[in-house]
Amino acid sequence: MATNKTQRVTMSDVARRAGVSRTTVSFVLNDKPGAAIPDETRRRILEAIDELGYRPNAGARALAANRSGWFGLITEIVTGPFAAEVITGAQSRAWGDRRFLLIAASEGDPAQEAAALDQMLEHRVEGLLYATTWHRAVSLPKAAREVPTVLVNCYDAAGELPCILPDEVSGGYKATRRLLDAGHTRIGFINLDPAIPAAIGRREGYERALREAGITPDPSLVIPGWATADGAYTAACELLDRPAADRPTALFCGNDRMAMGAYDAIKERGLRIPHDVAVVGFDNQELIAAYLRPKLTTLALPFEAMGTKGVDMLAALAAGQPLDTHRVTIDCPLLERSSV
Amino acid sequence: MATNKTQRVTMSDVARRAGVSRTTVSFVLNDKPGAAIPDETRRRILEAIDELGYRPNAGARALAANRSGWFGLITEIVTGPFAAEVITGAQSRAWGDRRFLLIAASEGDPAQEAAALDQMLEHRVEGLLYATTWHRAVSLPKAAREVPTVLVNCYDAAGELPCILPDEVSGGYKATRRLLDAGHTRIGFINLDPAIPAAIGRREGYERALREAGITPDPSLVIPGWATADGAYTAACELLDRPAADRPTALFCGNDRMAMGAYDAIKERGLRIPHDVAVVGFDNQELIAAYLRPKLTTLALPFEAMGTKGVDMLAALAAGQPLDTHRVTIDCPLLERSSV
DNA sequence: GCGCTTTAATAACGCGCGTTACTTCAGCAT
DNA sequence: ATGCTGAAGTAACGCGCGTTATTAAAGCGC
Repeated sequence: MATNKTQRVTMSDVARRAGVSRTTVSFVLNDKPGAAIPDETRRRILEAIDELGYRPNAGARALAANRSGWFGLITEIVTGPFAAEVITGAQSRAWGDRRFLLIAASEGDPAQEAAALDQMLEHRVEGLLYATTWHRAVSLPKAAREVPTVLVNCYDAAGELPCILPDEVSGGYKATRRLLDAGHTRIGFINLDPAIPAAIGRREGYERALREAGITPDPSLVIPGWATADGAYTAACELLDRPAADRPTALFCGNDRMAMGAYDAIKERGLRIPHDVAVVGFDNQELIAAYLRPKLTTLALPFEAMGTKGVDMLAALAAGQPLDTHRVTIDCPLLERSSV
Repeated sequence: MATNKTQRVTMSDVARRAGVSRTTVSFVLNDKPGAAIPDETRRRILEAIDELGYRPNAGARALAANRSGWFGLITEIVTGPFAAEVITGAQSRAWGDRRFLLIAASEGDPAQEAAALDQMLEHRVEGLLYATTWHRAVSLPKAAREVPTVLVNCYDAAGELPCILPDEVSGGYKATRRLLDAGHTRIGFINLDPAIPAAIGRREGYERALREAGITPDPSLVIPGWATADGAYTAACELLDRPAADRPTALFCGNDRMAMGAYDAIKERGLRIPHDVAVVGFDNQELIAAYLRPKLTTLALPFEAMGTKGVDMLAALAAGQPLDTHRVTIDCPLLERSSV
């Protein structure tokens, strides 16, 4: 209830109580190698710490040791499942290392982004994680050069900064492969905006899987759905209204919301999933994929893993170690449900 | 690219460059009232700051000023829409005040929670926000008493800590009222676990709205759906299979997922929403409510507002001001879509 | 007894900054 | 010239801690 506005207990208090010098306390607190502390002394000190309820002051420690322990994490938005997963991954990895995350949302506003970056630099972050909600190229404010930076789910055009990206090609490959394995040979691909990396990579994987199966990719089976349920619905209608011999028996959709649109088109025509038409989505938006009927088989974007890996790389960079790989890709796991 | 491992520029560097003392620099940086700084001097200093790219060291400043600028935020999980909204609200309010949020997730594990709290206290947070994903009673580790604490979406049994809660009663009232206004008089209520505050409060609002409309609440119309889509489906079946004269023409569901289950039961029976049966949900889970057919009218839990208000209260407490209200309730807005 | 090493511990400095108390000097009335 | 006032600026201390250099005592071989 009552706020303790009286001065907090410091290391000197502990030292006095234990009958030693402050230096000695610091030594036991930091397990200083080379410092010979008899067990009895150590015990007295730990006891004093306990009795006084002493807590080291992280800020003072950072100042003296010239090591803040902070990493910065800038995302576009905090809300939304993707950013949250990145945060979760990065957090757990960081806290385990006694490092902390200063999180900021740019809200897509360059001014806010710059302000956030300023604050982070003032807090002397030892590294910066910059994450986007969709895989694309970005360019960072100059100030970001002042500190080791790792890009998550994005990359810089110049290719100077290390980055962590989902493996879109393998994602497209795995989706297609799964459908091939189920016996489908005419597989429609309702893709995202064809100009973005996700669309390009997945199409590459899609075509590779087909060729490996001895099938020549038919470009007319690939239609951009422009990332909306309605767009995908239209695209699916187009594909399903072809003459039977020409009609795909499976649809690979650029994301789960698009799969929703495809579901509607399929059901409208009295076709059944997966018996008549199989569907694979992308993104694994739990609330969609797990509640569609039938449940949607889809690929997950590995946001949490990317967050974890980001902190890994940052930790290495902050420690002055070189990076083994400058550009890391992380696999998109296939989540089997009931739509194939 | 290259990490700048050379020592960063400090205030002394700025002072030297500007030909003044460090104290003077500090004065202009902090707009010290009572310090007479001629414009010319101020200009020189600002110029030096700019040329050198000086950034104040937030940690050192905190140490000297004995004011960390940190608030702690402990949630159960970071993933999931609710926590993210609280974070968003708290963040925006905090950053605007040049305060920062040290965010941690307990993952429901008391050990992690205690560890997080320890770290926060070591970082000398000036206040603590403790948020849960669902409205309930909690008990905090003793250590939380060392710093002003505000509970978000929860309360302590002893009623000692200030808390911010959604106004469940008004939520239940508004939902029911909306249905009454649409002409319904027999309104089924598929409630959550009847022992939790949300269920109790909403039922109170539900009954009050009915009474105000001159309708005596019929207990047989209130059924717990146990917070699952399946449970709600069963409950809805039970209500809809009554003799016509006895059957509700509207269903108020404890959450959006439960509304999904109710939708299924309604559609199975060839009834139409909202013509034959109207539905109101709760929680406004975007991915469900906005994509159900028809779109679901529901009440939103005001997580973002609660986060904002939490920081407000913390700021007041940290400044030593008394709180006007110990227990704040925040309204749940009704989001009109197409299911009523 | 004497040097030497090891053990146990500490004084003192600095991290970057906020702040208080103090100094210096110009201007001005007496 | 003296005294006073306000303007402009600074020296010096302390925040809580890590760390280095140094000291004091104890153990040991001879």
